[in-house]
Amino acid sequence: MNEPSQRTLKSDETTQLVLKKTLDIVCGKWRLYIIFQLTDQACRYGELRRRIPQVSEKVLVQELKELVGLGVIEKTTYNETPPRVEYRLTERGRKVLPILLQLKTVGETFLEV
Amino acid sequence: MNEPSQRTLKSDETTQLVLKKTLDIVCGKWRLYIIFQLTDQACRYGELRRRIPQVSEKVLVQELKELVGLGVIEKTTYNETPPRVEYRLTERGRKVLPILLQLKTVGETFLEV
DNA sequence: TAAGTTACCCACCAAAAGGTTAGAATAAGC
DNA sequence: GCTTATTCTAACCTTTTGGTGGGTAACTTA
Repeated sequence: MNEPSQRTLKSDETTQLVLKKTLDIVCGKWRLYIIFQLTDQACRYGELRRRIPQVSEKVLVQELKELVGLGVIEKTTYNETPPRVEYRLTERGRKVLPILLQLKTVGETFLEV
Repeated sequence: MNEPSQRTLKSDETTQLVLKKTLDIVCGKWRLYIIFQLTDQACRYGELRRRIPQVSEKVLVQELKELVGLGVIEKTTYNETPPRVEYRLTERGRKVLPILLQLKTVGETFLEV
C-alpha cells in the first residue's frame, strides 16, 4: 500500500486555497443534487425544479449561474417560446464524479460512529 | 481507463445524504485548516489559535467540538494548571487526507478557466 | 498578594446563505 | 383577448454562520 505522502498535502499554502475553491464547487446546499441530476442527461430548468422540489426558484437559478461560472456545467438557450434552456455537465464537471464516489465510501465509515 | 460507473453514483437517494454528511466534515470555513494542522502532530488549543490566527476563539472551539463529534479528531485533556488540551486526528480522520489530495488535482483543472 | 497562563463560556452583533412572493417577457392555444 | 407555459428578476425577510469583547477557574511565578 502506497499512501500518498502527507507532507505533499501540507506543503504549500496554496494547497489550502485550491482546496477551498474546489470545495466551493460542491458545498452549496443544493450543488450536489444539481450535479447528480445532470450526471447522465442534460436537463431543462423546469425539469430540475421538479426533480429537486425543495430548492427555491431563486436559489436554483443562482446556483446554476455560479456552477456555469465555475465551469462545472454549461447552459444552452434555445430561442423559442416558451423559452427552453438546457443545462449539462462540462467535461471538467464530469471529473468530480469519481471523487464523489470515493468521498462516499469515506463518508460511510463516519456514519458508523 | 476504467471510469467508475456513474450509475453507481446516482443509484440511491441515500448516496446524496451520505455525501452531504461527508462534505460537512470539510466544509466549515476553517475545517480544512484545522485538519491540515493536525496531519502530522497533535496540537494544543492555543497552538492551533496561533497557527490559524484569523479564526476567532469561539469558532475554533466550536469547530473543534463538532469535529470531535463527527469522529474526525479526538481531544485529550490533561488535568494540570494551566490546563492542557490536545487535539489529534483519529484513524478515521486520516482517511480523508488522500481524498483531499485528489480533490486538489481536480480543483487545479478548474482554476485554469 | 498581584499578575500571568490556558482553555474555555456567554451575550450580543454582523454578514452570508437561503427562502418567499410578485411580476415580466413572449408566443401558442382556446 | 384571456389564459398558459417557461425561465427568469427584484424586493424583501429569515436562518445560519461567523465574529467581538468580556469573564472565569485554578494554579504558578514574581
